[in-house]
Amino acid sequence: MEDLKPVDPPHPAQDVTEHVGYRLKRAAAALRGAMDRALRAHGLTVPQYACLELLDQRPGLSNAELARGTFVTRQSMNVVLRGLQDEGLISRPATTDHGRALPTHLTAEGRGRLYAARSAVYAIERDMIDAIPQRRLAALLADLDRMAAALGG
Amino acid sequence: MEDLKPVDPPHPAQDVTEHVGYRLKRAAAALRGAMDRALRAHGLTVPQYACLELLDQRPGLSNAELARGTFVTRQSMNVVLRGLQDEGLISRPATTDHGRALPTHLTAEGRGRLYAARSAVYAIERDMIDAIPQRRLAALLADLDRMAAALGG
DNA sequence: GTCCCTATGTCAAAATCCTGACATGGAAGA
DNA sequence: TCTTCCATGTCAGGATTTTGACATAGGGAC
Repeated sequence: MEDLKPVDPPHPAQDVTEHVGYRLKRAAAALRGAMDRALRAHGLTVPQYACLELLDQRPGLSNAELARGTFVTRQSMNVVLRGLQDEGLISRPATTDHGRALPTHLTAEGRGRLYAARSAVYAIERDMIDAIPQRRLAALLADLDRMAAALGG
Repeated sequence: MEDLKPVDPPHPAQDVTEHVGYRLKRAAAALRGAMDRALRAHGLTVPQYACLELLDQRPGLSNAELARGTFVTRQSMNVVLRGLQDEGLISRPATTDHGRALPTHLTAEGRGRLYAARSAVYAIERDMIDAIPQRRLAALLADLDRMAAALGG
């Protein structure tokens, strides 16, 4: 009874846990957990850190742009920005002379918090990279991009 | 001021969006979004689908086992199971003669819903796999596992 | 100029998920 | 046997995220 499958799996696999999607989810979950633990010591959540990192390298991004860059909705990013603003880590003008997008910038304190937390996050990335054959890293990054693009990411 | 970096990135990259973690997150977010859209037509959420898929191949799993298998907490899986039970897609005994773990099983209706939704999800997996060179699939899966293991996943 | 379309910011409500906590059942060791 | 420890199911509370909706600002077609 169990070997009767209404549809064939995309590639030979007896178990869901063998599927690409499952592996991808497991790796992402492990990364999220590791970052959660590491960032807690710095008083930051993962979305907050992602937001600060993005703002450090692309100052002046708007709420909607940050949301797209961190793969959350505008509404979610809005509450993240409020939290960061309440802590004095970012600054955002109340109005603008052109358009509706409000450019966001890191404060000196925000930059300091980011740099302190960054070393912990980079250590995690180092662990991930060291876990795989170094010659396959470029191909892995390219494949992840291709899969995301194929799914409309 | 901006080119002073307190710590060196784990691998040469000028932008956060080049990092492994960012790519992994993007791919996972794209997968999650595609599955959300596909499963909505079948009246299922991603955690619900993952739960049904796991139960189809490993009948009798407990709440805690399902939680570990889908990378959520026991509490979250508990509400997922209640929802599935309210819809009549799974069955769970109220008591057990040995231990506290309550073995969960799919109902006939649950199996039907799963099989209907499965084809949509498998089409997404097919798109992902077709997006990358076929000869690299095995290495990709292995690398994802190694990274997850290195992070304690 | 006017209409239409898109993008942005924001509000409100609900759903989802997690942290913290507690009681119970079983296994292992003193 | 008794004690200790771990795993499980569950409750309560809060935090996070999403869905749906609305008003506003700008660009382009006509």
